[in-house]
Amino acid sequence: MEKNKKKSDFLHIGNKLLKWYDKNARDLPFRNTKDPYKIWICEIVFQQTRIAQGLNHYNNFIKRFPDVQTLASAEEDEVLLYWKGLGYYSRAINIHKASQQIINDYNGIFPSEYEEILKLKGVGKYTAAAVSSICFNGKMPAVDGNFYRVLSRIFADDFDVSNSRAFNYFSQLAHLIMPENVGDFNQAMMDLGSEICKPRNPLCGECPLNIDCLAFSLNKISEFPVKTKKVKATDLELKYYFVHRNGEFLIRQRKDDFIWKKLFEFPLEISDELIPFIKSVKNVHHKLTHKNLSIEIFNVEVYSEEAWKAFIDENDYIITNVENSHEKSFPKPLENYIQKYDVSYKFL
DNA sequence: AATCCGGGGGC
DNA sequence: GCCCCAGGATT
Repeated sequence: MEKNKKKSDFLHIGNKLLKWYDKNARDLPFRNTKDPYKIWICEIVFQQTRIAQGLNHYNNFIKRFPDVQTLASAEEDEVLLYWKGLGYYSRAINIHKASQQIINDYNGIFPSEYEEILKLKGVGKYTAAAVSSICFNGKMPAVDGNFYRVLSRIFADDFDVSNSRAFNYFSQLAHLIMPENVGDFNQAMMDLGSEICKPRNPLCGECPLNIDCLAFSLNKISEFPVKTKKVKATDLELKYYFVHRNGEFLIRQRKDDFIWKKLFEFPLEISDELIPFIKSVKNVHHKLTHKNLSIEIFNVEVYSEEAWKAFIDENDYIITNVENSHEKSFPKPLENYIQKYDVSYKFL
């Protein structure tokens, strides 16, 4: 960025954006509150997640955990259950830990200073800026993917957004156009980025900033933002054993060091004694952003009480059934499998 | 500074 | 198929 850029030359862009936002703000459930708890939850839910995708999760989460005290006193497994299907499950684990931080370190009162909000588990510079600006009149730009896209286009700036310095770089650009009302400014940038200045096929004709947008005037919108590093998916093969008897089946909880942190899953192996009880195999292919999953699910219907109990005793598995399984958070492919596989029906 | 972590939707 | 999304933690 040229160091001769002066705020006085660009501030009108931010003010224009605020005017647009006054009339065009999206009507979202977290827009009519300044409760830092709700804003915080919404910021975590919508990290790397589209509004349409996470809206039900957000509403259900707030309904069950309406305040920080309720969340802090809940079991971690139930928090994970409300995160089921959202992905990035460390968010759920961290959100729960952070709620207890607020109880223990801040006397149950949500911290109002940016530096304090930043200390909460799972809260980074973006989220701290968003919460402090929306709820406490903080003055930090909430630089996210929308900021990268909108600012790189306005300034026709080819700074690589996959560069680890992009956050600081675009924060400086943001300061050039940022007006006094930072809370509304941050939300306006999100709405503009989502509704107008979209990644593909942006609606430049309707954009309140098109006159000020250098990329638009150069007819080079599609060249911004610049992103060099692409994420490529790696293959992952899993074998699960759906071990069941009399309508019950076996599960266990995953660790927190890989995908599907602390979610529940079927056994990954069985003892030799259970091999004769394998009835069928189902192949599941599941695409994630970072993984190409191919899963074999072995349907193991155990008739022997002895073999069943011996296997459980050896491995410390949890016994559940189709109805109770709804109380546990499963990875999406296993969730789908359980819903299709009506154990209770098969054993009537 | 680089890598990892989900799932869904647009095109 | 490829890309992106109200990012953050870990190494």
